Amino acid sequence: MNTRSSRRVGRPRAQERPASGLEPREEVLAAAAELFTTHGYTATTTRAVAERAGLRQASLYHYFDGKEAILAALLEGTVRPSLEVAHELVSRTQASPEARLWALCHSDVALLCGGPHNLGALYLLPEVQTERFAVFHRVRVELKAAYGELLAATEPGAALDAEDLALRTDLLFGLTESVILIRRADPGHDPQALAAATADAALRVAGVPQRSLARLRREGQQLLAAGA
Amino acid sequence: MNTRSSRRVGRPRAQERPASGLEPREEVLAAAAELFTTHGYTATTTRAVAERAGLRQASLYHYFDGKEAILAALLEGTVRPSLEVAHELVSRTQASPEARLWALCHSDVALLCGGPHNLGALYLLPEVQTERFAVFHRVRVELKAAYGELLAATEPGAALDAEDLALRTDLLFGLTESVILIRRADPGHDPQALAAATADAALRVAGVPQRSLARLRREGQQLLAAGA
DNA sequence: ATTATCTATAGATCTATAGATAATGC
DNA sequence: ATTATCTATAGATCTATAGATAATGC
Repeated sequence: MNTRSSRRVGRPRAQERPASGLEPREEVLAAAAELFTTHGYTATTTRAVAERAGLRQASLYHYFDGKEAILAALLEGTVRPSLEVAHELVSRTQASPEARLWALCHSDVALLCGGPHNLGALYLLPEVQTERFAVFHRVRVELKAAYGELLAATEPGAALDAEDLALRTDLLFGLTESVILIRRADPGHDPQALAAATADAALRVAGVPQRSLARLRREGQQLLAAGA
Repeated sequence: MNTRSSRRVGRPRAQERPASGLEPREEVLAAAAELFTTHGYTATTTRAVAERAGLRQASLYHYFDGKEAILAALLEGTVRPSLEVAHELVSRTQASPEARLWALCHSDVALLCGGPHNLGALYLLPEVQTERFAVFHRVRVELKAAYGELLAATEPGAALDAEDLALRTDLLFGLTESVILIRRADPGHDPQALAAATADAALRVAGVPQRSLARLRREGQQLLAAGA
């Protein structure tokens, strides 16, 4: 019992460990999340990450192969949950595609704006464009494909040709991701309110008529409540 | 006559000057634009910028006070033209606010996607968050305010309370800026087509009914054609 | 004399590695 | 013996400055 206090293997730390209660690896990720999202990847030194996590720069290498591995771990962790929700919603074909699209958008925005740091801002980092993070990009493309699939199944979406559909999907996905910029410019937003407003806007972009919005929003909320 | 060839003051360059025909200062900005937008600010070295501009690293300091000054010059140059168009459109009160909003969005997207580099991607750089670039941020806030003003004057916008209006403005502005992400992920888009599609989507987000869209788009296009 | 450039470099980092150390586990 | 940490540092940059240089201008 008492896994917390003092029964720790290894040389003691030079500084006391932070009071967050996180495991060291998680503590490093949290520190990196904050610094990478606010100052950027290259501009954040491994020393700064280590300091904030309560250990020495060299000790990071006990938990990660290098600086890139820290960023890779953060990226993976952010986009995976979104994709799982997306797959879930795509498969629930008994509900209307419009309501599922509302729910998907709401869920993504809530994930992007819910956490303590603006983790979505990691997507914006130019360094992430590199081949090194191809896995992350593939997952992201899959997520966008889910938006496209739901949109194509909506009534207005079914009327579009392939090109217009792709363009509309880009705009829909872009709208969702723009909450990253909104949150960055103004961190005060209530995540739930922003998520609902963005999901409404997404249906408008999709071409859903005004008069159906309130009903679809209710359906979408039920889907989210029902989803595991 | 013949301002081009050989009549140049100063020590000759080690490398030949690039064939772009740009003045050295502009050449440096173009090089920095490309590198900052693709690799990021901190990850781009002054040496890389200089090399691409055809001169030595130290020679940059003849044209700019430092690396930050290069980024500042790029930022100013990007957002100014947008703001001028915005002021123009806000003042043209004989046209409908809906059509003016369409035109503003179209113009911004065209500016963001028209140039040779994805200059909007500079807005995404975390380093730009710094106080150092406060001037840029103020201009950007003004631009967003123009969106808000036009939205408030639309028929659906007039029905919103202040809070909803602010939220809707954020989403509208976010939608417009999301073309930066769209262009980055897929540089192939035709700027004009993307601009029109985004402006349409903006009116949808604003709450304009489907049946008015085609007419407003025509009005908006006329505004753009008429604008100096 | 003025200008645009160059070469050289000081000083400040920054990442990753080598190897020591101080705990606990057995 | 194993583990988590530490200290120290090699090697590689990177920015900005000092000061020289090779043109043109007058």
